[in-house]
Amino acid sequence: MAKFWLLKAEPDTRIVKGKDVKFSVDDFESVKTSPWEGVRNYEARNLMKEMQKGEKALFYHSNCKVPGIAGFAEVSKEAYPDFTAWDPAHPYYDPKTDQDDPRWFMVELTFKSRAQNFVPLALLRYIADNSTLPPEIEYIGDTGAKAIKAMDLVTRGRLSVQRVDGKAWDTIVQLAEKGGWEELDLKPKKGGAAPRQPKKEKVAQKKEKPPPRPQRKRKVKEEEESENESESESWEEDGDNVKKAYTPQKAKGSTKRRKTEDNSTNDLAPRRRSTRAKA
DNA sequence: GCCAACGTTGGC
DNA sequence: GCCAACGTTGGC
Repeated sequence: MAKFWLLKAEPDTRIVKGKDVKFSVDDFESVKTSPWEGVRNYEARNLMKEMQKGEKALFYHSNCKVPGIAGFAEVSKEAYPDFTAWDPAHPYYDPKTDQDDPRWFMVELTFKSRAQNFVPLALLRYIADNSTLPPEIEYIGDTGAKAIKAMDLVTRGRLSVQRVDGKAWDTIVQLAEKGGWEELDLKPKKGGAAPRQPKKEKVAQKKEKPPPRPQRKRKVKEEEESENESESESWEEDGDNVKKAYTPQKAKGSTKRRKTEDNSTNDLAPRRRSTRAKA
């Protein structure tokens, strides 16, 4: 059955290797269709491989003054190798992948519409952090609020391609259509749950005195890196049963570290930040 | 531009 | 295999 997605892009100018990686909803609207190149994160890549033509996606503005959902899109082409990874001049060049064994993939998305009301991340956080809905947005209901609260966008900000469940999708669509929160103060309140800790002077529980360690020398180059080849198995072989590539292990639990496991999570590439696409 | 969150690296 | 140093994302 059809799934829903969220993809991030950066609406503000940012120069990477001499090129501007900006891609705003305005850019998206004007080009209409864009390949989503530059994703250099295994988990995000695996999600893109799951995307089917016609499935819907939220277009999110990231790393900018007012982050939030700016528009709606649709998958117009399913995953295929991201050739920009082989272009040394490209901002997201990855020297470790070759054309015989594509590591990175992209999809194409087609712009559908702008959000009539831009849905700021701060609103979603507000909904997630408060147990009761203000009258202005009561229309999303408790189940809507609960769906927002469970969104990866809220619980784990850093993934640039995310799945969105149907209820959350409906709720975002509702918010974008109806608005109503412009009078609300979305800033997190001091007293309540304090998400951002002011920074303690040091935790220093447990061990009494950790001895200093020798400086760690970072390897700049890998010799030939065998690296995690596991990554390829999800693609190449198995002409049979596609799937099984990535098993989303409930990214929840504690604040503890997330399982990295084969190719599900990390970013190995020089790339920074979100998903991007270019005009 | 700061810095929290969180993922990765690699010495021990 | 623990865990401190390091690197990166991305909200603020």
